Amino acid sequence: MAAQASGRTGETRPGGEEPVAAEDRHAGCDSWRSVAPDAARRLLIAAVEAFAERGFHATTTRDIAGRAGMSPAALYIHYKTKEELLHRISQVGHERSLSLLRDAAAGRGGPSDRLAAAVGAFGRWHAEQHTTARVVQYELSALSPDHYAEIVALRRRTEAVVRDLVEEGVRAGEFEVLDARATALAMLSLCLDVARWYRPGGRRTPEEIGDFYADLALRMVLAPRATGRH
Amino acid sequence: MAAQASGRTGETRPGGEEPVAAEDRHAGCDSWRSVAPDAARRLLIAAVEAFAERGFHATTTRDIAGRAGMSPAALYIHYKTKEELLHRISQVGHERSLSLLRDAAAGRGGPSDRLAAAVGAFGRWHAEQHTTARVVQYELSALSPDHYAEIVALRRRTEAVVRDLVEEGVRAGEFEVLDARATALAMLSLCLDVARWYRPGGRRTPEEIGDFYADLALRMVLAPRATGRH
DNA sequence: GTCTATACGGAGATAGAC
DNA sequence: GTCTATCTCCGTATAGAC
Repeated sequence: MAAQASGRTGETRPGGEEPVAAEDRHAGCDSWRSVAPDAARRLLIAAVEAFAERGFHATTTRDIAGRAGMSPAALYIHYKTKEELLHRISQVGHERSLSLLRDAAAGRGGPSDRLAAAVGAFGRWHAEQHTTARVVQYELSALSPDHYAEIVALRRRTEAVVRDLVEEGVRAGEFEVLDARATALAMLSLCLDVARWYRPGGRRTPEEIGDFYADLALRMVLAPRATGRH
Repeated sequence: MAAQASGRTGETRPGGEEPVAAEDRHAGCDSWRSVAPDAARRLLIAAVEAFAERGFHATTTRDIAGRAGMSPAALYIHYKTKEELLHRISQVGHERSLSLLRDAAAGRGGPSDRLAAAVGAFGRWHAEQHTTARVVQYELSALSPDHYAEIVALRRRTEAVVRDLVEEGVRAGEFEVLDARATALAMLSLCLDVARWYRPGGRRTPEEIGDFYADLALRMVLAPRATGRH
């Protein structure tokens, strides 16, 4: 299901001096298609990988440039600072995952169907794009105050999508929850955390993870069979 | 639900020369009672706060020493490196949360009761000790390979406790799950993630969060009322 | 055990040639 | 747009006095 076109174009650099391992090195490069010119995109992809592996503060600009096959100085032609790289990554990643979530939430069917679709898609994205997702979810605090505020706004919108779905299901009488906001947050927690533990080649595919989490989300909102607990 | 005794004892330290803000600055200092001498403990507590705020790599030894009211050099009397501080924090934190989880899981009652108690206690700890928990959960990658391996072993034991509980409930016919391991991991994800978003003074107390997550955990394992989804 | 002073290396960012 | 060379600052860790 994972549309994986492109692969690596332009990987015909003279010396084959890839210093970094990685089968999934270029998994999801499509996500960065919009970034131009090519050198800027290569730097961005290199930064995503480095930030995901070591974290923003432990990553050096030399490392990023090296992964992109450029000199340290080349980075500053395309980005004013290291933080600007993080900002771009965070921005694109948040927009992409929000858009995915919205599309699923706006699909066909009742609240259960759409909630399952939304959580499934969101969870799956965090597995498929675990490299990007790790940066997006766990390096926020390295953003400048302005950029941080901008990203937080996107996150609130993400939360609202799920919360609205849960509330809609409650109004429709399909769901029964103790606290819609907290339930929605819990569903997002589940999905986000995939970026922390997921490793390619693990025992489940991204699609299976999404499906499994969709099932868990429904269990969270459908009144349990057993009673006498409240 | 969520049997909770103790609360914080021993919050009566004499001198009050705290340079840093924070209402919750000393929330859970009890956890570090075992660390001696006093200067070493103050440094450790300062490190927990700094690492939680900025992350390990963004924290300077000068900052840690400053928060503890000491000169930069004083740190190296008590710890060989900055990483050793992280290791101690991670070790104590993992041991504490594992112990908590085990106690709850070994309590009275059937699988449902004990699962609810375990998830409740674990979730509550991540809220109450959110500062420590943030370091414990999100700074692992800064550990040395040896220390990392040691901590991973503790984490596996934590996962096993919850997984065993879920499997026990399935065998007893109380639970119905698609995948016990994945379900247990999801419960842990929920609890861990509390450390990421929790802020003191938010709309729910740590105890309420624990109770809410205990309820969600039960929903995850009790077969849903509605059918026709698989 | 704690301080002041400092060695040493490395990181972000720039200058100026090509 | 990219490179080589470099500036400048700052962070970890140590030396040696008290």
